[in-house]
Amino acid sequence: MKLTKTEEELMNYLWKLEKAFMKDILDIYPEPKPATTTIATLLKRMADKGFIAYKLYGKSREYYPLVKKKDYFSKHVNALIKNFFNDSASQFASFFTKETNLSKKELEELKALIDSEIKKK
Amino acid sequence: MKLTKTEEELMNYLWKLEKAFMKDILDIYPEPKPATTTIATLLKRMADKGFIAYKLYGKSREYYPLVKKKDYFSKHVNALIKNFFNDSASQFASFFTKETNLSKKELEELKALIDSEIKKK
DNA sequence: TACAACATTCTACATTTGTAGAATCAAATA
DNA sequence: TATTTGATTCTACAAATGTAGAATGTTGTA
Repeated sequence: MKLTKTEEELMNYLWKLEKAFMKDILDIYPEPKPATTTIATLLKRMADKGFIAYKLYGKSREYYPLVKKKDYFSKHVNALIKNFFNDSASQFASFFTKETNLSKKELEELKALIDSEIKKK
Repeated sequence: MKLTKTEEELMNYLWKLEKAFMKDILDIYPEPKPATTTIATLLKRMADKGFIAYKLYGKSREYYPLVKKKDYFSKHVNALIKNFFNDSASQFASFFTKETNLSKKELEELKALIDSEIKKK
């Protein structure tokens, strides 16, 4: 299952906050903030989909993510790759390197990173 | 503007075919093929959004993409990066290298590629 | 304790998306 | 030319999405 755009946005805040009460969520939203009920609806839908849960402290809820950003995201990217690059990650990687505008420094860093990944294999 | 999932799928076929009559599109869809009218609806919506157009040959239309896959895709990835990696492409790159399972060979290739990109800078 | 501030649930509704039937029009063919 | 085949438009509709008011319950506070 997947989150919708707005749900994703909210999810991102939860990942950032790690755990949050309604108040914290409202705080972190930029102006113009959505109505509390809107957020509540989203939270409920996300809970139904199994992406978040909450702990009860007395009567107030502290919401938290059930999926790790990494995991959610890699599934995401994989779908993207499958969709656009005939399931070839390397094709995607090459595209990515050419098309995103990484600075020389960033490219050097990436190269070093890849090197260390290669050594692990 | 953005394409929806099904529109994206169709768009991919158009990119692959470069140009196509309704028949070609129907042919390339795997079983179970959608109804012709379904495809027609999608084509119209995509044309409205400005992603495709068509040439008339007598009375029949040959559809073709107005946006390049590269362009569409890089906008896409950039949105993704903005969304999940606080707008840092390098953060994304590092994530990507670690999380997608490229083989040693693919990593080597990628490294070479990056090297050539570095030289261009 | 009475009121104000908050949070949650219910209900609602406009838009967008996925899907396709019916009607129509054009083209190929018997 | 009459019929079959194919494409396009119109219309429709269910499900998903974005958004939030009204009602209700809870809690902190004057």
